[in-house]
Amino acid sequence: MTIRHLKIFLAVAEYKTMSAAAEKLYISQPTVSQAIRELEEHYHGLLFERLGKKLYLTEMGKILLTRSRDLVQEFQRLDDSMVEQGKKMMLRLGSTLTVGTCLTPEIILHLEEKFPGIEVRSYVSNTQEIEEKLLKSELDAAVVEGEVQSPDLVVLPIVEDMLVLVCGQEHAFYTEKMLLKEALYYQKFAMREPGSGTRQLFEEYRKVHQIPIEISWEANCPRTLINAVLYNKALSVMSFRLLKHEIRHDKIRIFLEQNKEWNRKFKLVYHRNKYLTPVIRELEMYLHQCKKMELSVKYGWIR
Amino acid sequence: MTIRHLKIFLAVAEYKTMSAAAEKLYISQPTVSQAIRELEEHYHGLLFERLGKKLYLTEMGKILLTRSRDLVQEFQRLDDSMVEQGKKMMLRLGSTLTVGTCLTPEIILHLEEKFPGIEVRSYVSNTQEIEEKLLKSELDAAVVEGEVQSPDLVVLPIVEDMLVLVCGQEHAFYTEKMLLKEALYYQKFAMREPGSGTRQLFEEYRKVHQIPIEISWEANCPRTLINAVLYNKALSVMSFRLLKHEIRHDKIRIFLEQNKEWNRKFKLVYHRNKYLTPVIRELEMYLHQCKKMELSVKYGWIR
DNA sequence: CTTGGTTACGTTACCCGTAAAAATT
DNA sequence: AATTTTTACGGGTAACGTAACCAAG
Repeated sequence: MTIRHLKIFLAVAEYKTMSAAAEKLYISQPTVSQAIRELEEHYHGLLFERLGKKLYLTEMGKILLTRSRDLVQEFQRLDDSMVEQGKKMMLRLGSTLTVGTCLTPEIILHLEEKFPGIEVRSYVSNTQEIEEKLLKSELDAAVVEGEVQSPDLVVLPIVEDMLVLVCGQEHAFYTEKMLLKEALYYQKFAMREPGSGTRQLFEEYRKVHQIPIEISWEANCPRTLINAVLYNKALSVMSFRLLKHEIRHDKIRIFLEQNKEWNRKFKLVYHRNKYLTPVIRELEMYLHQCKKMELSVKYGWIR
Repeated sequence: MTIRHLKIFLAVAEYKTMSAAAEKLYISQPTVSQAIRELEEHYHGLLFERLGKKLYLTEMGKILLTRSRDLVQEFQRLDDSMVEQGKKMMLRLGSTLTVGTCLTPEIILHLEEKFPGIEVRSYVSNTQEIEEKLLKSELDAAVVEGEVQSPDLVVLPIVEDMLVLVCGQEHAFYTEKMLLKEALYYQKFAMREPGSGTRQLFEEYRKVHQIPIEISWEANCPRTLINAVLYNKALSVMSFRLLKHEIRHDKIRIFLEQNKEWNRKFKLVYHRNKYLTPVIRELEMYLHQCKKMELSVKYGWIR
């Protein structure tokens, strides 16, 4: 027995004659007749009494009528809503903290504009957790700044990024145009926690150039670090992309590392077996378009 | 889209692989694969992500899972309960030969009138086979004239019946009003086969009263016996109920046994665990109504 | 004579299985 | 190499329409 039989039965019950039901259903009358007969044979009982040319529901028919109404309706609603659902695009997007702060918001805005009705879910965490979720297919794609380990993930280093040194108005560096590495010695820094991509890159730089500093702030929130710079005369090193959004009218000054040692890339990551939906392809296109980004504020250099 | 698709989908979601689902559903694996694909095409969206050989439910799949579970279950319950309902409108009725000949036809007519659309299946055989089929639940109920052995069967002796002696126009008894037992000595009888209830009762009577006779006809068909009486001057002993239908305008005469030694009862029989459907209850009611039956022809007595 | 249901029959489409290929572990 | 999904193809049957028939107003 199928939903089809019930639909036909309901139509017959509603329109009182098989001919009318057939017309409403856009099928032939004998087909309706046969469907009803199949139901009756399957249930071993008549659903309609045929007296003359009128049909009367039997007791069995009445029972079936009330119960199948809800069932068929519910089936139809499920079907409709799933078709609706299919039309909706969805993206479960992962990002690491820096990316999630400075890039993900505009990514989502762009996708929402490109695909009206899309549902984007954003998950921000460290690279390792992002990786795991990609492998478990709990995320469709992610944009990260750290290094990805799993060979089952496709990594596309698309977006250029760069760390900058940042200081506040009250800091001695504020008026400088050029700093030597030695100027950083024993300065107070506000830095991301160990394990973050930003911190790792900076630590590598310090190690290579043997630069002793003092980490007086540690936080995983960029805004916290910027506040430390603004109000506590700390220095910090972070992505210039973070500053575009965070500084607004705040009085800060930034310095670029002259040898591009602070350059890095944000990577688009997804499972190598991932079916690339239009949404994901659009995401990649958009990231290419974000590749370069000009610095809209004045800056100095570190040499 | 059909319930079938949802059932397959549910199995795959439950067993995590299409192969396992196919096995559980007793269908081939490609069939499962195809059904899932049809669903996905119909909804314009993936239900499972295929990463390697593992399947992961997509968001769409999760939605479909929760909603289709209830739906399919409800569908199944409706179907089952309707089939149940159908059984209640069906009666598999057994009867022994005498009953099947004279009583069952009117029983069926009555039930069909009372329950339009009912399906009555009639099975006529000897008491022993009827018993076996009742015990195997191949019959819902039966009406028999013989003795029932099994303690698992409920026996309700409802309908009064009586054997009568019957002779034809050319027989010497035809003009008699009263016969003595001795008159039966060495008469030619047409009788039912040994083992029939009628024959057993008559043999018991003969044994008690030491009546020697000659069995010159033996048949299991009442009409055959009556013909022997009509055309071959045989005597016979059978239920008076048989004669009501069989004699019509035939010239016969019947004699009742004065001491009611030929009285017996038809019994309604069913399994003691049988659920008494409306149909069976109506059957019992109807039999009560058949309890007594007046003899519409003239008759004599045996003393 | 019209309307509505059933029966009969042929066509189409779908369901499903087997076999083979592709992909992943 | 083994397991699982996908693809390809063919046979059987279920769905459906047409036509003819039947029954009731």
